[in-house]
Amino acid sequence: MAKRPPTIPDSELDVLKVLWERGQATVREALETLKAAGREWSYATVATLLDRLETKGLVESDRKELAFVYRPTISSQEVRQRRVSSLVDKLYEGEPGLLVLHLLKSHPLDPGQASQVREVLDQMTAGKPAKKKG
Amino acid sequence: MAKRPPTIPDSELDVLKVLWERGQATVREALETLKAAGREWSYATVATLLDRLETKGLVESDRKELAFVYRPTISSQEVRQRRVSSLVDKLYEGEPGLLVLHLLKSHPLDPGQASQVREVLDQMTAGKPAKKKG
DNA sequence: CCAATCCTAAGACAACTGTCTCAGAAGGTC
DNA sequence: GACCTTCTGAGACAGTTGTCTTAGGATTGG
Repeated sequence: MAKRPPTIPDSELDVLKVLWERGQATVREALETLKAAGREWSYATVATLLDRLETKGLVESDRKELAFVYRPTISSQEVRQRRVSSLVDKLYEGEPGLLVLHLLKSHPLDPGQASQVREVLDQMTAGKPAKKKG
Repeated sequence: MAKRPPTIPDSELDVLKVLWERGQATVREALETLKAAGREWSYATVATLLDRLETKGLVESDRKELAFVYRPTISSQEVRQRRVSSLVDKLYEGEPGLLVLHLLKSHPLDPGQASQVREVLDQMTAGKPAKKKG
């Protein structure tokens, strides 16, 4: 069976985020959490969204007492990875470096983050015999 | 007049990219360019896409000889900006720094890009007394 | 002028998204 | 046992996206 990266629309992503935060949740719990976050949906809407996520294999559920408890089967890292790759492919010629540059130019980091970035850069080029050539 | 950032679906983005590359294009020219890039659409499909983009105000057209010539009214920078902001808001808690870190960790830059990034970082912290213990 | 082209206009149509209504099963209450 | 309450299941329904067909106007080449 081929790998089919199912698309995750915004509304589904919102409920998925709730599952990541809480680890798992019933429809009602997700509903409440979302409401607290400003997303006021009807019970049925949240249920539909969870259902669609399950159909796509991104969450799984099992009955606990009377209600189903949903749990993500995909990590936020995985989703981030996909979104970023897709963005880079579509708008940055497949060059993550361009995105990094763009980000730094348009959204200045605070000093703390800046030094974190430097650290990562140093580690990255440290062991590297930066010898590129065919 | 309210700000209405129209959404730009993938297929529309593909033709918009052609307009950015060429500056402007007729349906047929876009069709050919897309075909060369592996996107084999029918003439009508490309025309529909351009039409939708125009309805959204993202491209404008005027008749040249017998066919319409389309020209983007939105820059790739603008679109990148929007996409990135949306990604950061949705998956990086509104913190561009997190995305930068993620990118660097998961997609190592080559030395050339790494030094470019350092430069930008230096400029960024130049005017600021970024005193983080040395 | 007539046919071959190429173009626009109009719209079809299925899949996907965003949201919700409603009927009815399951369990709790007195 | 009759009534609530809360769930699930089934699906409705409009708007967006992805792609295409078809009809008919304008242009060109004899």
